[in-house]
Amino acid sequence: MVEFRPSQALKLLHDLSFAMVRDGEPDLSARQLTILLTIYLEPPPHTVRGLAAKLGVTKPVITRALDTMGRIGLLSRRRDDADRRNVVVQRTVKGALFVERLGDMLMAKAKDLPL
Amino acid sequence: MVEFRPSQALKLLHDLSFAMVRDGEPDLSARQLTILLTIYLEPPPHTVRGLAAKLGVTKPVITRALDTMGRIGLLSRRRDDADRRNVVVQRTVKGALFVERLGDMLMAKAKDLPL
DNA sequence: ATAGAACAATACGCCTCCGAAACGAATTCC
DNA sequence: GGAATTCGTTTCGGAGGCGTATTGTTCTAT
Repeated sequence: MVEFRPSQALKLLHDLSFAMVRDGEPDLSARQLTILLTIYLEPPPHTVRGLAAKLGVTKPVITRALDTMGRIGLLSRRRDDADRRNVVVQRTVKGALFVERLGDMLMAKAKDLPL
Repeated sequence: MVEFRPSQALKLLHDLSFAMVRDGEPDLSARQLTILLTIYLEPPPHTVRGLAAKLGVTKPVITRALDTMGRIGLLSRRRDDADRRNVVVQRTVKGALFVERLGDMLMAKAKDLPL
């Protein structure tokens, strides 16, 4: 349970996104970030179709986001051997580090918030 | 002062971005979101040059972001009468509501976090 | 075996975005 | 008043994203 005022919450969000921009982190869109966090926070397996259904977007949106984030190493893809129509999204070390850094930055910013 | 564990912070971030995607909010990039929050959280005036310097990006990045977010009504621009080379970014009702909704969503998600 | 369904990827035309460079307008400096 | 500076925008070629529709592959049902 976390106590928050809206202005504090917004400042936290601003500080985080600001730090991401200043530090030259990849300029992810809300969709891309959501996909990334879903993959790293929710239990696998994650498929293109499953992600599309969960986020309420079309499958090409997922495919393209996986293309882009895969290109910069934040995740990878593997064909599902049980059903070779499926593609399973896999976590990578780089992606895990990126998400972890995000969490640490959030923590650090939250600690600086005035009560 | 806010108590946080990294996993909680990440879940909060995920829940927020997830809600934005599901609700069909504009798919803002980290840069765009940072610009928007800077305009609405920090005291005016905000100029193209000032925002570019603060975020560490080039001026065309700011111009384009203002183009896009202005097109959907989240902000507007006005020529500075004192020095007509400058452009002053202005808040809009729609933008203020959008940012306010963001804060409310963050609050609501934070309340649901397990201790 | 073959028709149908399900899956991810691709093609299409259009729009946004990128960094670097050039631009026009406004101001400041001598 | 003329040159230099400052400001925001625009241009350029190239890259990525969009939604819709289609493709190729794989599985399922008959």
